Amino acid sequence: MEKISLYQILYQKLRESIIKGEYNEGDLLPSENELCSQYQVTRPTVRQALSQLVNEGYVRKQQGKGSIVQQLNKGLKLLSIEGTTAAFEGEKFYSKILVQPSIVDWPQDFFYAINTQAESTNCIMLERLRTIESRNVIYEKTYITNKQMPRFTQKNLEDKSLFETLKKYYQIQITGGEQKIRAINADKHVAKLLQVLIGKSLLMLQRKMYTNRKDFFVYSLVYCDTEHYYIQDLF
Amino acid sequence: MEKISLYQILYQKLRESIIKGEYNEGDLLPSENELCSQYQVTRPTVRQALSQLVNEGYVRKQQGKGSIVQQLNKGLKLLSIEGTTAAFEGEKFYSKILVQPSIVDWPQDFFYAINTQAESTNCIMLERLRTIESRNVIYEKTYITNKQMPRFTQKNLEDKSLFETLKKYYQIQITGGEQKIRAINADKHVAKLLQVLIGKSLLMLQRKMYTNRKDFFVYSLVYCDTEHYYIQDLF
DNA sequence: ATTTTTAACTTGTAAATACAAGTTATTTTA
DNA sequence: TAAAATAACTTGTATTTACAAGTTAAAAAT
Repeated sequence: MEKISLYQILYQKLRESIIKGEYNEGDLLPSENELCSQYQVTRPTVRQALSQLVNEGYVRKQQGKGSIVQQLNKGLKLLSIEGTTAAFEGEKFYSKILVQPSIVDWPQDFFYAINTQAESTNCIMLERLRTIESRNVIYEKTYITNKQMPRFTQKNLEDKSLFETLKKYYQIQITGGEQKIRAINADKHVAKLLQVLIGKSLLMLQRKMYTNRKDFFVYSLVYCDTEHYYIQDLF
Repeated sequence: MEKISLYQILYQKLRESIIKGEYNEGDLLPSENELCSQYQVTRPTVRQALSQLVNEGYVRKQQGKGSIVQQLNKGLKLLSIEGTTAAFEGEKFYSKILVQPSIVDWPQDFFYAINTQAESTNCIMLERLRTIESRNVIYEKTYITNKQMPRFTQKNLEDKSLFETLKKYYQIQITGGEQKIRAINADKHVAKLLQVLIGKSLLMLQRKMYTNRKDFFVYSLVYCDTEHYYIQDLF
């Protein structure tokens, strides 16, 4: 079992409390001193946990007053270290596998530069469609470095988090990442999948996720129809 | 003169070093112990400064190895606490005032809910166009709470940062914020300003910036042509 | 010359302590 | 009763100390 630090335990508990709705927007979390008592830790440890909640936009702090819970889940949280499955927390959504994971060559003119010697000469590719309330909202193509990934192509990812699967079966953890964000006009293919008119404006994210494995990345190309679900960013 | 803490001084110096190009991508910053010696501060103070650089994507850390400089300025940094002027750092850009700051009523159906009693019954509005290398890239409409803002409408903001002006003359500091991100098809008005075809896909950001003043916000509606300059996000 | 072991670095986690500065509640004064 | 002053809370900043865990360099062994 992977070792988890005290501040990470506290961070997760507080985050879950917020996500579950135990606080309303504007409410104060317990004070730093109260959290020290409740969890038998010291103030720097509490502050480390709170700092992460602040960085992720769950909370903001006001000197002399407290840690104020910010609004949640009014938009999709795609702009974070979490995968698209986590971005839908609190929403009724479905994830459909359009193309099962299969081994392919890296596409030509890939949206990130690939070091095929260090990474792999080919990759595992899969395509998914995310649906909220009968609306196809996100179309996502994922490319994974094909290194030490036995039997991955047999994994069933329907309605499951790719990141959690990588972690559970392969001990691969996402540690950070980068993305390029653009607006594009839907071509025939993407328009059909997202059930919008050709030329409709879509958000396109080109994501590169770093992992705890050396030279091992997860790349995603995400098309998002933002008509009914905008992307939310807190900072 | 406003008091600035030790970790903030260190953070700014390191950040400037990175932005100026004193490091290449992949380079290591001086170690935490080295920074302690150089700046005569203790390790928690150094770590606080580094933590902010990590949060903003300038640096990532690897246990046992060091603080690794990440790539910079390959995209516009609009997804952060900084204003759009800061997003252009390292680029040759111009900021043109299309509509001088003037006092107007809050628009109907404003993209954020306004509490006119707590905020103000009207606001200061201005419109700017940002240009990189002869390309109109960003069109921005800004709405500022009209409270204790004497002579703001006479300020010259051409090629200047709004946030820095607010800070210098009104002691107003941006402390955080939120934004909704959508892709929209350009209408006639915006298409003309950004010099693109009607229907072209644009990024639209609806931003609400929090400040150190109670019930005082800065709202922006940002249209961005991402054809040549994508938005970059590190996380 | 190569491999293994050890040393010396690095960041990560955590506690203890102290004071500054902001907000709110309570007490005192007019 | 209202205003001012004070107390008690809050977060912000900073130091000191210690050990865990990862990476790299140097030394020792083969």
